[in-house]
Amino acid sequence: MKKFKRYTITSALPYANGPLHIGHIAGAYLPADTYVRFLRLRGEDVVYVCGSDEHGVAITLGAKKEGLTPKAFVDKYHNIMKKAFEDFGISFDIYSRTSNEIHYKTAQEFFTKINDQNLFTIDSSDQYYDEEEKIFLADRYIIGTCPNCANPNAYGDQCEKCGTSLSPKQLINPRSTVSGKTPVLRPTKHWYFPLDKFEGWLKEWLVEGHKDDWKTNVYGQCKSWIDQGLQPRSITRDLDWGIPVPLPEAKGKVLYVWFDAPIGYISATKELKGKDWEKYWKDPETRLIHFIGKDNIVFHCIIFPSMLKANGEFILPDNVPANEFLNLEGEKLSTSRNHAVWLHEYLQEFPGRRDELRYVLTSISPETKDADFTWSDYQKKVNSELVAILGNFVNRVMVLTWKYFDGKVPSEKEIAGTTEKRKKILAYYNQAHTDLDKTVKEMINCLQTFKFREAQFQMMNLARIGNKFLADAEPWKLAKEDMEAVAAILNYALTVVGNIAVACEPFLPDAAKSIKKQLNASGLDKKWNELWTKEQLVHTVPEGHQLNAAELLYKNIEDEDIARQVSRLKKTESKPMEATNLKAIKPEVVFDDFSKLDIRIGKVVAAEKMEKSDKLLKLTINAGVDTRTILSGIAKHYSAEEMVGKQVAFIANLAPRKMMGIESQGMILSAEDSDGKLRLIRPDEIVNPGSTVS
RNA sequence: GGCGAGGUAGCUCAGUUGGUGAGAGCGCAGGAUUCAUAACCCUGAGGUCGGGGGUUCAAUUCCCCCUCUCGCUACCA
Repeated sequence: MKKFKRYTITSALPYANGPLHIGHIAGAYLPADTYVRFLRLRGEDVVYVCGSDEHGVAITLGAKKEGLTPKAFVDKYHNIMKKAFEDFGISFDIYSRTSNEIHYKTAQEFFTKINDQNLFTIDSSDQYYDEEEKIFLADRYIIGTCPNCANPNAYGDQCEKCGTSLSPKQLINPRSTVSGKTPVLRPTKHWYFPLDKFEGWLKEWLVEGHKDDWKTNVYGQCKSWIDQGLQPRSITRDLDWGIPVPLPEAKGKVLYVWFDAPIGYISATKELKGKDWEKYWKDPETRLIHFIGKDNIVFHCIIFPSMLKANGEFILPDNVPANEFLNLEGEKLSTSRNHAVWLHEYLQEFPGRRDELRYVLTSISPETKDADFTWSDYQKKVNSELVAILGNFVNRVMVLTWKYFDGKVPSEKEIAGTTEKRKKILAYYNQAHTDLDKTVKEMINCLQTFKFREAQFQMMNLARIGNKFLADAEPWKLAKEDMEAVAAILNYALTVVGNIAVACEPFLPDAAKSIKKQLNASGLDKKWNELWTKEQLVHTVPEGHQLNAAELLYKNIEDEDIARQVSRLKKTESKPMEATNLKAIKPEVVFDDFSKLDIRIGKVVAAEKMEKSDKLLKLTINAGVDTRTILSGIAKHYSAEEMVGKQVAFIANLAPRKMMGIESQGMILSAEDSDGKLRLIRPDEIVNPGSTVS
């Protein structure tokens, strides 16, 4: 493995529009934090940067819903997230934000550097602008009369009646579907990043260069993307919230959020390190690693590296150990349904139990496939592993030492195998020592290769081996006959405890602190970190050293605690959605607008799944006046069989539209739940087919 | 539909460049023990390695087909 001089570690910038839940933590933050703590213990030069991602349309919309300015909105969520990370003990060297001035400057410089090389392409055109909503309108948000067939409801890109491809400017009497007003043409242009030009380079650098050292899930998805061919990506937006494009001719334009966000890693490093920042991003002997969730793979493995390459001054990520997703009680985490364990709520509900959550999330870390968090699993892992194995081992060693030696570290002297019993003890000792060294090596090896689940398991094995050593050596029996042997046993057991204090720090920082306190370790732990560099057990506590009182590392999680969390999940899920999650009411219409729609009831007489489509059902509807074919995107929610015989509401005079080669003559009405679930709108009782709805 | 990743003991997951009886932790059963938070330690039961076909002396591991889960992507009027 290549030896690096220093490390730049990033965790995905969380988007500042909501609080953090355990899925975020398990995906991008806990693994990174564990890794960073490990690197620090090894004495590596490392920066660990992160911050809030605060730009984009979703922020402006979210702000509008909450009646805040975008700035006030991101301030609110930035502070919530920052505090949650701090309280949970994610050890960023800096948690910054993309609304900072330094970030504006950095992102603009980054843009300029690429622009100076004439790498961007510019696509300039007149676009319709909605003066009421003050936004440029995408083609689909404009309707008007088709110049070809006079259909009054043609879309900006296509007339559905005659099938002609259109551009918005060809429409007669264009209207904005957002406000209903007549939009005006305004010239606008956008800058595009030519991702396609980096295809050859990506094949070399990623497809060839990282075939073996990147995780299969990451590599597979990247290769698939590159093989499908890459397109130029627009990197500017007409928006008033974001980083202004630093060109005089780009007034009123901002950088597209995905362009500015990853540069936030760089800005944060600048903010942290001042003039010293460059070596963390420009020296090839620096190892750059991005920790992310799988939704961010393409972005961090293809787009951002291409940007860095285009800029020309920067190093590239050496690895991107993306995690899969975390589920909760067998179902996907859902913010809108409130099916989630929120980090800030966990910290309130389980005060002082940060290690417990870290431990459980690492032990089920979705490293190779989606994983499931359940509260009962949480309880089991805490009680039967943290309490019973680790906590108990430390406790029994402490208690024994106090009982037999008044809390003073007993003699370091090794015993001679003068009796049968002593010979046995020596054998146990040798066995334990061999096992422990092997385990430490294995743990370190796993940490280096991002196998945190396995690494933590090996860390726990240190306590398992310690427990076995005590059970085999039985010092409590020897206390009556051979105190010298008891001393040797406990001295070694304390050494193991000390090493566990060092070894568990990346995983369980609070336990590390507590054990060190019990060992009264301040001032004598200078060489302890040799565990990490020499990859073997080190002697931690000198003879005669006075220990502090024993304290329990962990307490059992009671059934009631778990029951409360489970019922809480159920309760919050059934409660109606908060208004902030609902879509805003559309602009007012007059009755005439409504009466233009011909909504009717029809009976599904036949239904089949459209081939080659995941979402479409082809329905044959008896509409009374006629029988027609309607395609509907409900296949994920209704099977073809269960649709047959059902009465449904549909729009009878909607312009026909071709999909997948078949013309759909109408639109089935259904209600969409916040989580995207569709339910049909149907009459309360059976009515005659063709009945109108008003 | 295309692409990517997964489907291994009750649960959470390892593993196999194809080959002696397929592993761990937890859970469960039995035993031993008392220093310890009814904890620890030992032993054991449990799997036709998603289904079918093929290649091979030999496949859970390679190839093909099917199926289920997750993600990206097209179709949602």
